[in-house]
Amino acid sequence: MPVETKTSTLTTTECAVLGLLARGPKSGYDLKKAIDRSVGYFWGPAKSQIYAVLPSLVEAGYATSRTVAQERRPDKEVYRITARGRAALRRWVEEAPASPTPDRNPLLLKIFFGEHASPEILLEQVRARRAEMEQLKDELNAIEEQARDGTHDFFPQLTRMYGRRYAEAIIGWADDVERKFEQRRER
Amino acid sequence: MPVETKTSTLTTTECAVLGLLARGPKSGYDLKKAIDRSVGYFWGPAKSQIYAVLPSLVEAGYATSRTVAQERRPDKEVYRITARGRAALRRWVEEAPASPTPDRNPLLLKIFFGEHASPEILLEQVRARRAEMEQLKDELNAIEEQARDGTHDFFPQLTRMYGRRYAEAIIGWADDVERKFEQRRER
DNA sequence: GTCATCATGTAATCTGTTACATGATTTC
DNA sequence: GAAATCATGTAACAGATTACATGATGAC
Repeated sequence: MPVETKTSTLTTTECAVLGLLARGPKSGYDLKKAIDRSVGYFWGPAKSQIYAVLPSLVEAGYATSRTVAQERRPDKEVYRITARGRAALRRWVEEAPASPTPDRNPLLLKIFFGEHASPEILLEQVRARRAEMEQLKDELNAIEEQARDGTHDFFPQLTRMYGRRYAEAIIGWADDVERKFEQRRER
Repeated sequence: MPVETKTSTLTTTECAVLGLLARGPKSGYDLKKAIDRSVGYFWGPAKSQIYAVLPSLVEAGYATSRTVAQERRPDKEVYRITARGRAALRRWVEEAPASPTPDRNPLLLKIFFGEHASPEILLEQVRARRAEMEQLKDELNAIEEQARDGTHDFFPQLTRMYGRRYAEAIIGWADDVERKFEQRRER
């Protein structure tokens, strides 16, 4: 009887986890931390989702788990990627095309329906987003400093470049909005 | 016994629908079309989700529905926003803050784990995204032309400005990536 | 002694998607 | 005669979130 293998449609969260496991074995807790410091900027699943996904990776044969007893902490499950897991990761990364840009932006929805709100409150929201983007730039620059070792940083660096471009676009737009509101007030 | 009113936490899809109903009564089908031509660029629910949300708006007292018999088509339900619906819409638009920027971008995840793929395939994906952004710019420019009437276009225009800034950021980044890969090939 | 952090996970729920189901009308 | 579009909705299910639950250790 043939072994039933999970059809190789991995969810994006599974791939994020698999990608991080490819750098070394980790527990759910480790993964959460690793995600928050890396791919969390563009893929940030909830902790519970990470824990939910791990057993299904094992079931699919993409990872193995091993219970590690700890002295002063609860036991932990440490997950390790398998050769089949690496193959699946590669398939996913190469598979075209990455679903088009996420079309979910509540702030734009609020702007679109801005006639129902007071201009001041809307501007506050735009300014808040602008401030977030300034902060993002600072964070990315800080990471850039740390990553000066260079090696193994080529691809992550490309994502930081994206972040900077993105942040600057929003900042530029926020300034546009500010100007447009001023022009409008003058009339 | 007090009337149980749905607690006023509207989902984003409900607000999108409410916002469009604020411009006039519509059926589910009308809404789908209206969304695709407007807010669909940053909030694009599935048709079934629109149909699912409408009865719950009625239940919450934010809209009323009326069955309209049609001669050569199935009867349709036409929804109309209520005063309470307008108030709820306003509350939502003004309520701070719009949840931070959507942190879900599968393309960046693929780039981040790019070492597991061939450079050519990755570049193809980046170029595909670039092409999408060029197309987005064209679409936005076309809409801009049509919207020359001016009136009632202030807020939608701000969202198109966002779209243009965004598209240009991605295009600039795609060119960065192209350059970085070339540099890397040379070494 | 209190609070943050380490460390693990489960339960309940929600939001939304894809696939299903139906049928008339207009255009080529 | 076929295909696209008008027009309505339902069913099944998946993916993810928030809240729940527990307990030790180290810092202040």
